[in-house]
Amino acid sequence: MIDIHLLEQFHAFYECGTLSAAAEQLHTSQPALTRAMKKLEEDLGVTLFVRSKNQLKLNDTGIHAAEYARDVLDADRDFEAKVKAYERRLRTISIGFCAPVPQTVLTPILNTIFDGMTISADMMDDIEFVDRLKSHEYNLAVLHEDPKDKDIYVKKCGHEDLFISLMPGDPLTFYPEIHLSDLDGKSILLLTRIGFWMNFHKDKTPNTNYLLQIDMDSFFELSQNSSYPSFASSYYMSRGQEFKGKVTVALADPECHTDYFLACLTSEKEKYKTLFDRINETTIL
Amino acid sequence: MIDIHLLEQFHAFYECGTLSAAAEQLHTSQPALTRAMKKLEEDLGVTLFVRSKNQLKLNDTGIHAAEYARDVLDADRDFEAKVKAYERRLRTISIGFCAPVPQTVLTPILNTIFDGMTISADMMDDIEFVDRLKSHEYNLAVLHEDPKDKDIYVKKCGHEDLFISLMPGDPLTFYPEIHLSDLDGKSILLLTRIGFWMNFHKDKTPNTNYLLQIDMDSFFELSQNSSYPSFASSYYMSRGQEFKGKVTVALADPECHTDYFLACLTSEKEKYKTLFDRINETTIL
DNA sequence: CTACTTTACGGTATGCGTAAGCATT
DNA sequence: AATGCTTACGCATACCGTAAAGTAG
Repeated sequence: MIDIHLLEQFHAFYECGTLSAAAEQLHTSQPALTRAMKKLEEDLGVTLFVRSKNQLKLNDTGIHAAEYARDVLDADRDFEAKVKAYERRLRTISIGFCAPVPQTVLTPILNTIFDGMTISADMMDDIEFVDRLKSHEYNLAVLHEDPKDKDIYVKKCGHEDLFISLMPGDPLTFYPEIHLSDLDGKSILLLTRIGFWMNFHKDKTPNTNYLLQIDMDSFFELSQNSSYPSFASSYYMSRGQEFKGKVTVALADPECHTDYFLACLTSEKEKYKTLFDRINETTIL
Repeated sequence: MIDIHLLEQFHAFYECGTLSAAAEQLHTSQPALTRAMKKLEEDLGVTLFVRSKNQLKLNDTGIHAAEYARDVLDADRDFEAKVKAYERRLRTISIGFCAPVPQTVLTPILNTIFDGMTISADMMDDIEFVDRLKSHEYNLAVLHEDPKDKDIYVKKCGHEDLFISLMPGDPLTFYPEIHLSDLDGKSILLLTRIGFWMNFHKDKTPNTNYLLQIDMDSFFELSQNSSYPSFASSYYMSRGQEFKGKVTVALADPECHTDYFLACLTSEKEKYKTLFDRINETTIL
């Protein structure tokens, strides 16, 4: 079995052309490489070099050998990467969120339950979540609908209602509740990274100009101090984060009243038992 | 870079199940393996085993790692095999013969000219020889026809005539020469491994029962002491190896009078100059 | 009691760097 | 003179085998 360290040095020589250059690249000395190359030839029982007094060159076999050697080096690097990736995956819980509020609420809970593990969270519309659970891309997911799939275990974990904040005196504030379609055509403040919410906003209000805010602070700042309508959530409202000087009106569309469901593969239900035991219908509220 | 020797030991443990069994397989000691496995984990920065007081088991990552390790070991073995094969090929001259007499004559010449190299000789009908020269499967070939191919360099190196030995009194012995077709339907002694000769015997005498002899001695013995007709060659006849008590008749068919041509790739003509200089039209006669 | 792993210990040998030699450009 | 390969020498350390301890079945 040929020592991979020799192959590494051999390939470095192939790329550098001289032992001294290779020695510098490998942070070692020329004499060390001289000996290593001799040992490689010895181990293989094959001559790889043509030696003149002060020049070392690969012979025909040596050139081919150097190219073959790359495959072995690649295989070895691959091995290391794959083992580490596998191990990392065992130490990582990957979870998909369909909306920001579930992430806000569940992240601290996940961190306490799965102490020492990496929590990797994505946020996006949840249409693909069932597939991603089945392909093991996600270990957990928070959906806004029960997928009713026998391979997916689901537990309701909360609820969220959507409101709209408007300037006092806006005609819409005189209704006890309004529809998204009533907002069509206006300019409205909206956060990016809001998962599934994004999609039906676009469906119901195709002519609306959304003023997307990446940063939550900017969003609150603008919501408070501009005349643009902005969305508000029961979650933040119940925690006193209403926009002063604005009037908040309920949205009547059913999509604006959503339940949240925590899901995992039925086969992995036991693995996440502690988590499911911890949550209930009012965890996200 | 992970030491391949560690992977070898690791994979042995995976296959054997215990360190002691692996140690025996690898002709080493248990303590050496204990330390090696620790070092592998250390080098990778990954835990591969679950250790109880007197049992060592692979964990989930370890099982996968052992399977990945096989790829690296295979790659390393491949490397060694490929380098050796390449080197061997450089030290081997592969030559195809279309008939046994050229092989008999040329083999000692090849051995003196290419001293230290391995001579690998095949014998078969020469229809594929040009292709095999072009694909580098053969370095040299002896053909019974000039292929007239610009990529193939050819030099005539001899001639051979075919005769038939018959019992005295056989009606065919009254002709000065006969045709192969005259022999059809008889039982005739024939050597195996006669290259291209085999094919036209079968073409011209489809109803003949050939009594194939693998061994040259058996062939001479039977030719001498049985009443079966047998083939004879100008080469052996000119060296006094006629069959006593038999009458030898010339064969008139043009295929029974063949020239031999030594061939190589035109591009490698210089490489075999010494050989081509040595041979001439009467080398094989 | 047997089979297995692990730690401890002492010796070997493998491999490194420095220094020096020598050839080529 | 500068560059590059090789050999010689002394040293560090990495690895091995033996011995011994400890544990589970």
